[in-house]
Amino acid sequence: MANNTSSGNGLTAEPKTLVETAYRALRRDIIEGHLAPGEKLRVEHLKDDYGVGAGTLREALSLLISDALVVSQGQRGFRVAPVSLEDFEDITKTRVMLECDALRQSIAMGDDAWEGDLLAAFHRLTKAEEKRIGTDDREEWEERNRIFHEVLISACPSRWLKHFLAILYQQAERYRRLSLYLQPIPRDIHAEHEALMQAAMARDADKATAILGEHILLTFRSIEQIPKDQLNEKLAA
Amino acid sequence: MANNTSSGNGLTAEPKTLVETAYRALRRDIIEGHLAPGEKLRVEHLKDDYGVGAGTLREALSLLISDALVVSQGQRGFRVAPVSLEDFEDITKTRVMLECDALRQSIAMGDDAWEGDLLAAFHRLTKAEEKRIGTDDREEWEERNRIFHEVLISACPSRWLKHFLAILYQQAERYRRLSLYLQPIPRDIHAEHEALMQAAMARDADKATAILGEHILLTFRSIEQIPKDQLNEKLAA
DNA sequence: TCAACGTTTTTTCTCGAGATTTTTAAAAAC
DNA sequence: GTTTTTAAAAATCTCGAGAAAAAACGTTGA
Repeated sequence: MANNTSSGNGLTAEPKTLVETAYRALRRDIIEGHLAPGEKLRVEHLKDDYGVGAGTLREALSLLISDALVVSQGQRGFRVAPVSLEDFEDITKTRVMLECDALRQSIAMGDDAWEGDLLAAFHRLTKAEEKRIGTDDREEWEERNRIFHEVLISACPSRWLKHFLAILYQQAERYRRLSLYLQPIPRDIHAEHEALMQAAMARDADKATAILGEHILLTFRSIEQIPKDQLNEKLAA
Repeated sequence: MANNTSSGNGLTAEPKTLVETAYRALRRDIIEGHLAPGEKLRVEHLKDDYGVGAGTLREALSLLISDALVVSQGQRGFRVAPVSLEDFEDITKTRVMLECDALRQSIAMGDDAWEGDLLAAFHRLTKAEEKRIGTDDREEWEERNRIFHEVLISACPSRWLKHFLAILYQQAERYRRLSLYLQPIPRDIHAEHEALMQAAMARDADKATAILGEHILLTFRSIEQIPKDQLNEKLAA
């Protein structure tokens, strides 16, 4: 919302500056866990990895603070934002509340174009799901899943709600990477999405929000049941 | 939440770096309107005003993007975030929803220490209100009002809710500066705060949230009724 | 009068080097 | 053996100057 830097709209334009490029590369590496939670981000070291100057890298890191993916402290540099089960629970609950509210408004205000977008986003997501079977091409699925959720609430008029939800979605993505590999709770995500889409198209706000809330909560329940030691291992990876 | 840079806790520590100093000075100037909404923030010009290097100022501006007080665009520099009545309405409605929810949780979970903090915060606010009569020392009152609202929801366990509310409060402050000078709707803010505090102490969540919601909404109604031309003049000041 | 074009000016973006501070490690003292 | 002191190493923070892009301006041509 505040800048074109942060992910918000579905159409991500080309990066025009080195700051922007470094910002995206860093964001990706943090979300994917290549840069571990809590890890120190030494500018002098990282500037070589990302092929930019020190000042440029510092600026990219400052931008990542907006997304709460990086934390900084006085005279002690930057760190990857830490993760914890408590944090993910907070993210999940907050997201359920905000996203259900946004969906309710979106269903109330969405027009024909919105229905069309929703149908299209669901279709693209379905295709990606079919392709994904057997492969580990999470990239495309993850992108289309994001857009599906984005389109669902796109008719909600509150820019602030959507801004906060974009941040929470991104945060949740860090944790979600785990549950897809270690999936203790069997679930048919495609069926969940389909039911959600149909309830939204039918303008059944109560049903749609119920499904959405459960949908988001299930991912947390999934991670919650992973044994503590195994989880910490993964989180620190 | 993401860094000690953004205003979140009541205790604001001393700035340890020039970036931090510039960040605070800029934030203050934007909220107080010395830097007008939509105004272009030319680094080469501003670095002299704030007595820092170009890179340092750029970093401070990047930090302000977290607060949505500054927006940036590709190869076209920084701008003060624009303001509008629609934006303030969005801020208000979102804030009512989040802050009432947080208050409900806070009332449910607050212990004796919380009650004590609340009483103390209310007392300090009252003192500042008495002092403020006749003078235009908004600074102290504004600070204590912020802390009062912060303490109200401090027992809410959700860090994310509190993080978002801190941002929204700061955003609202930009607009609130207007309503206290041009106050078309007569209101006894002290009485509102007192009723709110008592309902919270009495653990009457329904009553407290009703008062809080009305309290926040009234500021918007107040600004809403200012004639359009007069408002735009003020907003652009 | 207006639009298109090329030049000048301004501004943004980027890097490398130097000053402070923190961290690390070893030596000294209790 | 533990703590304190001291010195070296590393990292952060900061600035000024140079390359690239955007904006401003005047000129030319219909």
